Amino acid sequence: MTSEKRGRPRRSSTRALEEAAAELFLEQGYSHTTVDDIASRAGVSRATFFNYFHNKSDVLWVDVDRALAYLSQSVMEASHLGRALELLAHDVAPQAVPLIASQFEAMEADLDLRGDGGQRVIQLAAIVAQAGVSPRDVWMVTGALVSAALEWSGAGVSRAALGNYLGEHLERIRSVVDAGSAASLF
Amino acid sequence: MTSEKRGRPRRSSTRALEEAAAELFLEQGYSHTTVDDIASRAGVSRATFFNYFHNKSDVLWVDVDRALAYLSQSVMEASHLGRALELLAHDVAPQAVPLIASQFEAMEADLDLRGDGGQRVIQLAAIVAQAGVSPRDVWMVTGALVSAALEWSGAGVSRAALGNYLGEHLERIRSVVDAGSAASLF
DNA sequence: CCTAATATTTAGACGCAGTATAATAAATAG
DNA sequence: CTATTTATTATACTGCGTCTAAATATTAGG
Repeated sequence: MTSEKRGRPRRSSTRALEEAAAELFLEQGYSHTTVDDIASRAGVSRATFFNYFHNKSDVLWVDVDRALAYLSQSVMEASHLGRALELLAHDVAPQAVPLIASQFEAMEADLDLRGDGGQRVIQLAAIVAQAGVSPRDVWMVTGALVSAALEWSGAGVSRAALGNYLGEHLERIRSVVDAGSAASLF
Repeated sequence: MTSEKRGRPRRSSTRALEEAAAELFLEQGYSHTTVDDIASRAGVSRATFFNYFHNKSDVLWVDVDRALAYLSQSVMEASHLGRALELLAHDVAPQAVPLIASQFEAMEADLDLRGDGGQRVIQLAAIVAQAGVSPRDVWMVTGALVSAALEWSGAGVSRAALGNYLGEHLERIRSVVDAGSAASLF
């Protein structure tokens, strides 16, 4: 993934594959599109697709996964979830609302994608726990974050910055989390 | 599934398959156990396995899925989430802590099972929404319920009734949910 | 230029999950 | 004994994800 002017140059990119996949999903639906279809449309082989993504569905969650990776890293360094969220909202989020959020019913893939979304929620909960939020508060905080993200991504083009939604939803639970969690959050 | 003394009798049961699967998962790990293995150990064919379960992983979530189905049904009828939860704790929960909760790391399947767990969380959120909890509170309530369930299932043999954990965790967010949600919950 | 090192693509084969279909087996009803 | 009902099973198929080995395209350095 780190090409520093050495070796055979890449013939594609996650972006190109994302776009090819999105086209096909909208044309044919998620479940009727094979990895082969995506690779073909992007002009590479099936094997190459798996050089860029771990599996078929990951192509829909690029932005979410980038955000989660950023957050995880940021929490490790800053050891403060609240601060990490601010950085996330500032650095990563503005760019793109995940494909999965904007188009969705158009892809007729509710069932297939339910598991993938849930996987990310679990991952988020793990990060929250890692950040030092008290075990009893982990899922409440996670819930608040998911709420914020959904409201943000569902708000359409006139949406405010992610940071506003995060702040607002965390503020709502401020009074009910314990001291340790509050210290991690605010 | 409803045999009323007509037709060929069943050669197996979800229970038998559950137990066969659990043995194998503990012996070999989840990912190294095939559906064929499970069916063989239970004394039926692979095809029969799929008469009892939709997929391989469902075998680990029988109790959770039963609870979710019960809750969904109960919410449809009672139209009151708080009441439905009481009924759940009374009627369904005492029986069994899900296999997945008790054994877990022993099955070396964290990654494979993460998605399955998340899927159930999403399903729970859908039920909460269905019950009339305000959109902005859905994920906070869901978080509280997941918290309660995890604390309950993680408490070991000396655990109290599920109802206690549910009550306690819902009580914590009582003051921050809006009036509509409170009406559904308490 | 030539060779080595590096990085990426690709073909091909594989195991397994999950679906579908049709044949077979085991019970009951009349 | 026959018809009906329900479950099991064999079989074949699609497609995902993994793996390996070979081919390709670039840079670095003598």
